[in-house]
Amino acid sequence: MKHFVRVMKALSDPNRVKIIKMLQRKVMCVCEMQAALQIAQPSVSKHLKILEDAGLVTSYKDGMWVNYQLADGSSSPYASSLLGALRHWLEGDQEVSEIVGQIDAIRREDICRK
Amino acid sequence: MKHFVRVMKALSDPNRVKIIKMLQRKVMCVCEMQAALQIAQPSVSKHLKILEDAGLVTSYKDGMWVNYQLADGSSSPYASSLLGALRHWLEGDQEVSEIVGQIDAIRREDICRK
DNA sequence: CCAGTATATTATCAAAATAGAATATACTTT
DNA sequence: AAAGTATATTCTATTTTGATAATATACTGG
Repeated sequence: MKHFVRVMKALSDPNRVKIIKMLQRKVMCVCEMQAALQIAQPSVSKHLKILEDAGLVTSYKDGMWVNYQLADGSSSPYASSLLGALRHWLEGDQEVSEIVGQIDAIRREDICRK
Repeated sequence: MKHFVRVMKALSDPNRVKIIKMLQRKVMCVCEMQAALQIAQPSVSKHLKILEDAGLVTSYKDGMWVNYQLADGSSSPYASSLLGALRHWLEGDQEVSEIVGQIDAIRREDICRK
């Protein structure tokens, strides 16, 4: 039960849902997500921790950056099932489309390390 | 997005999840759920309102009582899909089993109107 | 109509969540 | 080694949530 609630809570915030929808498109580092979401960097990190604790995303370091990607679902049936559903859910959503539509134009080389 | 988040939030509380799992077994009135959950009556009503607003349950009056049941899902694809998944999810859960196991012994005639 | 009961609503409070500023950490590059 | 940068953590303020007590509402039965 505790685990189930943790997954549901993780998906109960608009910014975290947007992160999931962005990661469906491409692997992203923290600063790229920050640029897309337009919120403070610590807020992004915190949201990512919540998503990671719920088994929805995983991360790996790449030099200076930390890349985040969708989890494969092996750690949680709830996470797995919802990630699957979210592949089509919210595809037509206004807010999601706006954010996801601009991530192709966001490249870490332009945003960070200036 | 707003609607999706509303459904996730509704399922982010242990007591509300327990209500859903109980309603999978039988239609129940507020005082029966209160007896099972052991929380104050206004709390039960509030949880039910949240579940109803999310399209997860519906209610109808039966004399003095208000009966609650699972929604058919026609109002929300998210609610529908999650109600379907919750039919098998948490079936082996400790907390859920304890609560659901005792609802057969709870009858409104014994609890209310003494 | 009146008394009693099931449910909903309001008011209030404690606990949890979210956001940002400040700071710490880890890694890269010169 | 030093400087710079990406990310994480801590601290603090604000908002939201969940719980109860008190109250209101709606229905039932005499």
